[in-house]
Amino acid sequence: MNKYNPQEIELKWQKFWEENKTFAVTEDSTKEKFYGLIEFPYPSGAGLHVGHPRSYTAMDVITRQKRMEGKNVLFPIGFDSFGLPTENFAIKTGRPPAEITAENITTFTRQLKSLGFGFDWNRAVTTSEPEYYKWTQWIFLQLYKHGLAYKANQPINWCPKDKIGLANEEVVTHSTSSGQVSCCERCGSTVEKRNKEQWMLAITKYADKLLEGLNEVDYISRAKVQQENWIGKSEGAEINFALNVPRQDLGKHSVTVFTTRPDTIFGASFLAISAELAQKWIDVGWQASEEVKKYIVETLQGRTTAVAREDIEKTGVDSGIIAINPVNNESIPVWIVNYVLGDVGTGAIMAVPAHDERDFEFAQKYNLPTKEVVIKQLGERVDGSEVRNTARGICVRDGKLLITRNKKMGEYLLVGGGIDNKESPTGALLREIKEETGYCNIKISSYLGTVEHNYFHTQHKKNLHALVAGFVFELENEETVPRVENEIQKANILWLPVAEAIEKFENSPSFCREVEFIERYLQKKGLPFTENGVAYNSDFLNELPTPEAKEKMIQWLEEKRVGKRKKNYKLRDWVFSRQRYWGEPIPLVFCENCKGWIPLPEDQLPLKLPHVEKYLPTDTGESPLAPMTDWVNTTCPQCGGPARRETDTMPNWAGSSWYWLRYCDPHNVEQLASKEKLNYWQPVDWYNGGMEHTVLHLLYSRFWNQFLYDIGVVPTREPYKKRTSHGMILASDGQKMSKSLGNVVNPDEMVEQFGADALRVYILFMGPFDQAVAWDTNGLVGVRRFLERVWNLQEKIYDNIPAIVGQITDNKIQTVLHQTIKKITEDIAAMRFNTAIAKLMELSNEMGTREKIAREDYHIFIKLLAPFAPHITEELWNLFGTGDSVAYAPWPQYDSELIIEAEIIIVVQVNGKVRDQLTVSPEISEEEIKQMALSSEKVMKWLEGKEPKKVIYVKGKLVSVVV
RNA sequence: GCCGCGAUGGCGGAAUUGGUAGACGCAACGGACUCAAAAUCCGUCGAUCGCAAGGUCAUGAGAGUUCGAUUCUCUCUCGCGGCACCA
Repeated sequence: MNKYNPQEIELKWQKFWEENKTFAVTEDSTKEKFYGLIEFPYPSGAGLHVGHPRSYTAMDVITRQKRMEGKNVLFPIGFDSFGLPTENFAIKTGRPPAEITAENITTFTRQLKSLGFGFDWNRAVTTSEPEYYKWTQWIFLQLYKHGLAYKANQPINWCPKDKIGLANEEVVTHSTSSGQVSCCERCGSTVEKRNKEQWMLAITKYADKLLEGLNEVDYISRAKVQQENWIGKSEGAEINFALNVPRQDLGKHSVTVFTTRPDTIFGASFLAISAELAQKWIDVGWQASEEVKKYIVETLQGRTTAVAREDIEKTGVDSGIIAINPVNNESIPVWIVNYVLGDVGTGAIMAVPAHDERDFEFAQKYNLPTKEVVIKQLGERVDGSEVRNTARGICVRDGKLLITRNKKMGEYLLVGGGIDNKESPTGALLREIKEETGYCNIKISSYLGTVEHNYFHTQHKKNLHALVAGFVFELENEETVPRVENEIQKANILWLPVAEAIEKFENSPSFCREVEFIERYLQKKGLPFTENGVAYNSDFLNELPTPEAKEKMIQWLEEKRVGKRKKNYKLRDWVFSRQRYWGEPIPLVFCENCKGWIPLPEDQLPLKLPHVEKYLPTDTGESPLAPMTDWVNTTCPQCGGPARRETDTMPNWAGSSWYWLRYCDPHNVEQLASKEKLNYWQPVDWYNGGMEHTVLHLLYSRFWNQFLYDIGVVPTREPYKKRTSHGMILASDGQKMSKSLGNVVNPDEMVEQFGADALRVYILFMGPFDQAVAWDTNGLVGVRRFLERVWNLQEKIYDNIPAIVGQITDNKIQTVLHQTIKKITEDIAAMRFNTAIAKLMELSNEMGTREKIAREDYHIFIKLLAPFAPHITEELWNLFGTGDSVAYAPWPQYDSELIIEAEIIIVVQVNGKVRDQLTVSPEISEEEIKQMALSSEKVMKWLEGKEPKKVIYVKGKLVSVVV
């Protein structure tokens, strides 16, 4: 036997795979397809990062296993090669980006091949090659022709260092001592706001479709949630408020607000409008006071600094204008405030302090009225345990609280009682007040929230909670009705000063909630109440639950023509142009004669990037292409007259927004990919990538795919059936790997020292796949030892043919072997690679304790290990298997009979503590095992002669004896 | 602030319809082999009490439910990720 020599073996098999085109695939309608996708790398000058192989190895394992299961597997690779780092390097060195990219791709290709991934290299694509970006440009033209690409002059995020416009998605906020600052995602410079003509893609038109599409895909929930948050759909209404403008005519006499809570309109105590909107009013002739004007100017100035706008203290000024609430004709003031933004909704809101955090904060500060119009609905079960609902009221008059003196229970804070089925809390309270006190003209004035209380229920061995709702109510007058005799007997009523009342209840644990309610009343806690509840003090909405109240309100508004249903999104259109060189040229020309942007005819694609002398963007923000007059000046494809090319290029996101489609048919010169091939391979069955791409890349590429679906180019609406994400690999110090920290692990060195197989297995073994893990080279040492032990097992192989050798099958090995087949198969499907490998180690340890190992058992072991460590297993398969490549060896099936162990250990517990273990056959009956347990010496000792109250048997696991 | 996730030995981590906590790996320690070292192989390895048999404690903290809780419920602490005045 030779020594395990990964360097030799790995090169040998990598060469074999390449020469035999082992992983090249063609469409085959007789076989079920499987399309596994990883995010193609950006070929940076730094070479492959150890983070890359985590995703690639995982998908390599999955696709290799699918291949062994007989699927026709597409596992492609390519390079996302347009982008800023290369361009910046070009600026620094004066070398053409294309040349730098080619070099980097050579390095990446060598590195990727050295790790033994089963990529179909024939299908490799490079986004910066004209054959590829021809189709990126083609897609852009389709978007343009369908009205989804347009040029707009609007404020954009401008990075003064990179000299490019950034999409919102590329701006990150950093906390500094002076507050939060918006920064460029890649260079960290503080972002400025600038106005610039930019190409925009109307992704907002797809907002609903992108949201709906999430229902039909299997993405990790975090990705779904993040996409939903980013799209940020909110449904509500636009409502018009008539304005009574003092002195001047505004040109119009109303303002439209957007709200998601039209049901709270009866609680609107003022309108709050943005400074932007106020400025517009001034522009059309509103003569605001000097104070107001000053406030508007200051607020607008504050906006232009890129400092993020949260955490800023809320300020505002009364405009002097009065608005009329359409539902009750109430006059409310219009305030100009800094917390309403011009670019959100309509730039104006109706402020309902009782039910909105921000409005509440503002109203407190400026002493504006707060009117509650929604209260909490009780009556739902909490966490499956039983809930008792009660309501308590505190009644106030002249600073005194009404107390009930209950002869049996001591003193009560006025009233309370259980809420019957179908009764509302307020209804129950009003009924009880009347019964207990006789006061009959009472009004609930505010809600204090609920207290969950289980103090005196704990003696029952159940999760019994009482939800106690607190209310404040007022007597409208002193009128009473006679109380029933029973109540008079039971309780007296008296009025106490607040402090005295608190004192009464403070020391009684059962009544601490009463104190809490009084305190809430005094501090007005419980407000704002922003959840769903039940409407009250709301005229025709009263007693309706929030969703129904919203609905009814919207209908009312539409009927009266003072408002309408409206959806609102956070998602903004996609800023699609960059003033840069190293990107796809936008295939449009501007023609003075035709008065507009004219698309290049499709037969003139690709529009190639010209060679330029300097790659540096200009200070005016124009692209390095702008000075290339030879290239810029062209003729109009429509009229033949002089025209100018667009000099902006596309952002990095463009090329990666459709690359998985090109893999299906990468050499097609007629189409982006043929219909037949797309029909065969689409959609991607499983896409794994970084968490950092779950918002942007996923959203953009889904948008393009949906668009291409709508125009009949691709066969499925959603591009990816399943999306998973891997955790980051951190440096051994637990920090992010970075050149500047000098803690970067180089994959080349690891391959050289330990071998690609060891690196692959270690990367998957180091921790749960979806979590961040710190690098530990010692762990790699351990994995290398494991592979060596596997290698050395070959010495024990024998042919287990009973007739010839007379050996007896090793039952224990059989059991472990088949358990392992089951576990590995399940673990790969669930990406639990770490436990899969642990199980393989257990199996190899078990085999290591044997004198001999049957050849067929060793075969199974090699096949199970093959997706993880392809080189060593190819070698062993070649030496001891049936020849051929193990890559296509059939995946082993487990025998469910063999999984059952010959004898099992049953644990015996006495009062929950393990006291004995019994080794028995798995077929043992419940009676037998209970008998055995009770007659065990150890158990008898702990029983101390007492009769067991209960004996529980959990099949195959334990016997629990309760004394 | 809101939403989501997490906390288990010296370390990475196992263990889910609630059923022997610590699989597997690393590190550490002891032994074999060796002139020696490395490599390899064998063994020990949560804490604590005990000569031992064995006991007790232990999965971020505190409570609850249960015969039994790392697992379920509630409260709290810390950490990570996302969003952030979106009306």
